[in-house]
Amino acid sequence: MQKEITTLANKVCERIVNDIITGTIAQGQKLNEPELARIHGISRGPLREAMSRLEAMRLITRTPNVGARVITLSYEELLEIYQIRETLEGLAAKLAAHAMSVDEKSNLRLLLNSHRKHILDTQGQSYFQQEGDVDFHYCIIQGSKNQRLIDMLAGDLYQLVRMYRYQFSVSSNRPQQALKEHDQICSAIEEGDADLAEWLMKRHINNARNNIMQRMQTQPNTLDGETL
Amino acid sequence: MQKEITTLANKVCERIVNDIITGTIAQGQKLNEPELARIHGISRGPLREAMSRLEAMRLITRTPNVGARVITLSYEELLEIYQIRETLEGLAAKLAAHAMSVDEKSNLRLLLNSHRKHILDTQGQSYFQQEGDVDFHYCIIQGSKNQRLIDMLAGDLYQLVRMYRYQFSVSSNRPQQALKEHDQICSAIEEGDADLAEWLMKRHINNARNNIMQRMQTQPNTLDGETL
DNA sequence: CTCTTCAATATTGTCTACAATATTAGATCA
DNA sequence: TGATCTAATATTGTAGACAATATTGAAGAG
Repeated sequence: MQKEITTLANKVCERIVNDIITGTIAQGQKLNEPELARIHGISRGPLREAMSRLEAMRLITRTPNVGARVITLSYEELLEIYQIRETLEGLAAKLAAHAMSVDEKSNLRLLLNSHRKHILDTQGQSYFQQEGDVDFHYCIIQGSKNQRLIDMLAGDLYQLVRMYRYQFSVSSNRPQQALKEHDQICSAIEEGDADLAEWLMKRHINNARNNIMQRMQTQPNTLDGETL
Repeated sequence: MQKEITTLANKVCERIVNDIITGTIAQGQKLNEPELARIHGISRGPLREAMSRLEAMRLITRTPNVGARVITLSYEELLEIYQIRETLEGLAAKLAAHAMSVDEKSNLRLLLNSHRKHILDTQGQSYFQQEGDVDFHYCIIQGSKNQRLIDMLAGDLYQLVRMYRYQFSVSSNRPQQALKEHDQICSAIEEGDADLAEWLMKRHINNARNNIMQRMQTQPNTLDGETL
């Protein structure tokens, strides 16, 4: 077992990413470099490198000589993200139908079965369903074997999706339906029906988007955030 | 006219990006921090920030305590990129059909007409056609009005596309055909036919990919690059 | 009382120096 | 001769100090 070799900037970056996603650092908040450096016990050099990555992930925005602020989530941007997810994950599903190995496909099925059991046991308890959803999609993304696609989806975009889930409480209120859709996608992938897998995945994410849009209209308060 | 406010890291980053794309800094080459800093007349601090961005753009890869190397382009990765471009630019075209203003649409048409003239004048001289191609696609991407999509395509992916074009000489040898396809896409956007625009754009990029694949098989030497 | 100006403060950008790690070259031994 | 270990060198990672810019707040003019 080799020791995880990494750098201070890396570790602190991960910690800050987590703080932003979970809301420990609030939306729109100004990031003070000396303060952050002190909190994490490092100097400003590595901290600034970490911030460069946060900027690349679009979790913060930087203005020269002014500073960095955490992004502010908006309804519009959430829709933008879902539009992109729809096409990219559709592609991922299509590729996965051909690229996934037999083992990977059976693992996907096992994952799905464990989700089903969880939902039955917990009567659709939302938190696990959410993480399970992430797992399922993550699995297919990996299965696409397109490294750049994997990086795009799993690297940056999913951090944003997680952030929205944490802070907008966009928990799925349709676990059974989502599970059924996952089931269909899984079957299409198992059968190697790439086009069907793509179509089902696109519809699945589109359904999720519609679900969110509907909830947003009935409970728009969850979208307020801090207006600076 | 306000003066462009920027930082050393920014400027140097742009210069290095250009050097990598044009091949001034070769593929797979090790980037020596003190040397690079000296060349650009800055210290290692800002340089490392610039390198963080290069890493985020995936133009270089970094290993902790070892250093950074310029990426090595490969046939497989080019295909990966074109797969992603196909879906994402298809989406961009679809969105643009609805989101572009009347002015933007007429600008797109003007751009196309100037390209046509250029091709006729120069008998399909390749360099301008390439840049023109970039302009056309760039215009539609902007027209999608999906900021995240714009950043993904125009920000990182197109740098890679440019890099391949510079270093693999994947100049289009079918300017007339490409122009015709652009024409069709433009018409669909003008008419607000989103689905057709998407379909045409996907086919257009797919054609380009097939063209590249074919050339690669007949002239595989252009793909050698340096093998370390 | 409000707006402007300007100095004091705070924050970001940059540089230099030092510490930790990796690479290289040479010496030793089989 | 070839391999392996070790010391010398080079390179990356980190820290702290300084410079440049922005922000803040108080003083003064209208």
